Amino acid sequence: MRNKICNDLNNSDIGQSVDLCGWVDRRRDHGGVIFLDLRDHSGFLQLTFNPEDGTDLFNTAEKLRNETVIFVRGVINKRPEESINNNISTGSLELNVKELKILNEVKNNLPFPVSIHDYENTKEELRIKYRYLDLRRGKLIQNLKTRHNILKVVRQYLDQHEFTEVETPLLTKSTPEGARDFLVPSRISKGDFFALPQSPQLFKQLLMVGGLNNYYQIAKCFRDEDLRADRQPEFTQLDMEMSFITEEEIINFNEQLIKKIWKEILNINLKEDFPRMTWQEAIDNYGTDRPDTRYEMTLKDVGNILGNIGFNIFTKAIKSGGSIKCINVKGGNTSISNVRIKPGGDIFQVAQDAGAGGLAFIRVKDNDIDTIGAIKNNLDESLIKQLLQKTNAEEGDLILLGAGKTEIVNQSLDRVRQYIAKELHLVDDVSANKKWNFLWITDFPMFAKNEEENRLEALHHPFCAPKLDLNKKESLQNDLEISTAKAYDLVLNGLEIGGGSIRIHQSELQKKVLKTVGLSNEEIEEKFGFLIEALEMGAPPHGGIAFGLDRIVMLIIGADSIRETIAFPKNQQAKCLMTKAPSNVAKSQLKELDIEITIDE
RNA sequence: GGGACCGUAGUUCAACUGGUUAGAGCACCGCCCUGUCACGGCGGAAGUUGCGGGUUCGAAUCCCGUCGGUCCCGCCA
Repeated sequence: MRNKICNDLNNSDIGQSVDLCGWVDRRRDHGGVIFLDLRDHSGFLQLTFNPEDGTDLFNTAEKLRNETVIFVRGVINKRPEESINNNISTGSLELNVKELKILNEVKNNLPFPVSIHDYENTKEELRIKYRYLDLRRGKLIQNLKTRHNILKVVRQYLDQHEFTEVETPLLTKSTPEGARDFLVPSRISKGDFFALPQSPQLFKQLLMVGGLNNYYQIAKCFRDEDLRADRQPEFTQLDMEMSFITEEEIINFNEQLIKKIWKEILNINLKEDFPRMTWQEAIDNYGTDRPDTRYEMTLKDVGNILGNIGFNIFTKAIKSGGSIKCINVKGGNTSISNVRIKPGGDIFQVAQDAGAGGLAFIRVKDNDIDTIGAIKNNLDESLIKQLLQKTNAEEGDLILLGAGKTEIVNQSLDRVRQYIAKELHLVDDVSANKKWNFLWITDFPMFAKNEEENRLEALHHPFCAPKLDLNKKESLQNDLEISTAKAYDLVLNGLEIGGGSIRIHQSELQKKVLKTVGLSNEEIEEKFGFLIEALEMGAPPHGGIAFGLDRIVMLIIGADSIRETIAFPKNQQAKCLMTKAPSNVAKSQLKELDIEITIDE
């Protein structure tokens, strides 16, 4: 249909007749001559229409509107020196159109302007509903191409290392534990349901049992949970599994992969080894298992300094087994007012929303401190000195303290820390010197207590191997419950972008772990019998990792939401605004499945 | 399930502590314009202020409800 695309044109085409196709981006009708920017997937070219080239041609050109789809044939001219447009790559050329065909008309008043020149902040609701128009604006196409390029690097790298890409089922078995499943009814087995996979976890393990050795998949995963800017109901994991492999080997291998991606896509050389931090260190120093290490303000435990000063809230916190911790806001004395940290203030509110009862503060001034009387009256010079030393606080700093149950103190100070970092612009995401703070978190606990249900839950998932000496069988059960796992997460700038573990490859241990999270023998048999059985038939030691591809793309392109990385995303209500899915189905369809809707209309 | 913010022309926004006929840019329609490139000039059409109710002499504005959207908490092994 065409023999050129806009961006391919250069001075060697001057005088040549070319055929082009595309959309009308903008038009400038001077009455006697019409200028029109043609846009195709590659770029722009100015078209000129002259009355001398024919009345029909000119009349048709006058009718063209933005986004009309056209074919043009004409001669490439060099533009007059004074009318060269340096903003586009073909700015020194133009096409003198001799033949024009309208390939498709366009209706009046599109939902929003498409031309990037008219770009305005368009409501995301409209952008998603008319995704094809938003795509045509180009930015999203660029994002999809970046995504494609990342996958290209991944596929090439993994292929070189003899990984095999394998597709695992999308219609699979519902699992207890973990996220809610999306269910798919079976017509042939009436009353039974498939579940869409939350991840290919068990299948990839079984591929290892099958001797595949190195597996990967660009895997669609489904979780029926509430959405966030970085969470969609269907998302993509870069999923990997390896046999006869250690934690150390997996971490090193994947660090190389990540470095390769950053090098190929962003031309950034990440030379240093990614830092590592145990889960406990992360919790102690940052209050979270995905610390943002781009700024300091770490949490300090000051329980032994302030626990006995007679301030009731502090005393109670320590006596009931809790903590007193704090962060030091450098220069906070001037940058943060008392209004913000006292009840009703925004920072106070952040702490309270995270469950904290309150937020105490100490301002450091002239080697003295400024705080509420109940604290100050009970602090002697030695304690103040210890406190300043512990927090590295100096004149002009602001120390914010939380006291109470350790988990609550950690969570609230973590949120306050992040909030203040944002408010004080401690990270600059638009800077050319953007920081890429990768961090491995290791030694996760195997289990965490579910307070509401008073039972243990797997912190990662119940297939992670514990760091235990399995020869000491007598204390296995007790040791197991307090054991750490051979599990690791990769964190980037405070976001979890991947995680994995060495898996359990012995059936007995797997059964013990499933029992520990509260499953009965019958449930284990029914839900995971196939896995246990496979582990009895010569399962090799194995482990792997999965990365959140959408998040990685989001971070690389500098977007605020993974929706910017997905061609047709769903909104926060997990609905597709374009197709209006999910939607009703015909009664006959339900009847065939023996399913009845009982909701009152 | 909960909290916060938002909803005005096709679109992006405006409209003061409630005040008289809800404005502007772009897009659209008509006329003019031969070197523009965010072309320009003149004119025009375009609104159930998401929807329903309430307060008031008077509501885009205040209150209640509802629908839709975004962000967050819970949730997401």
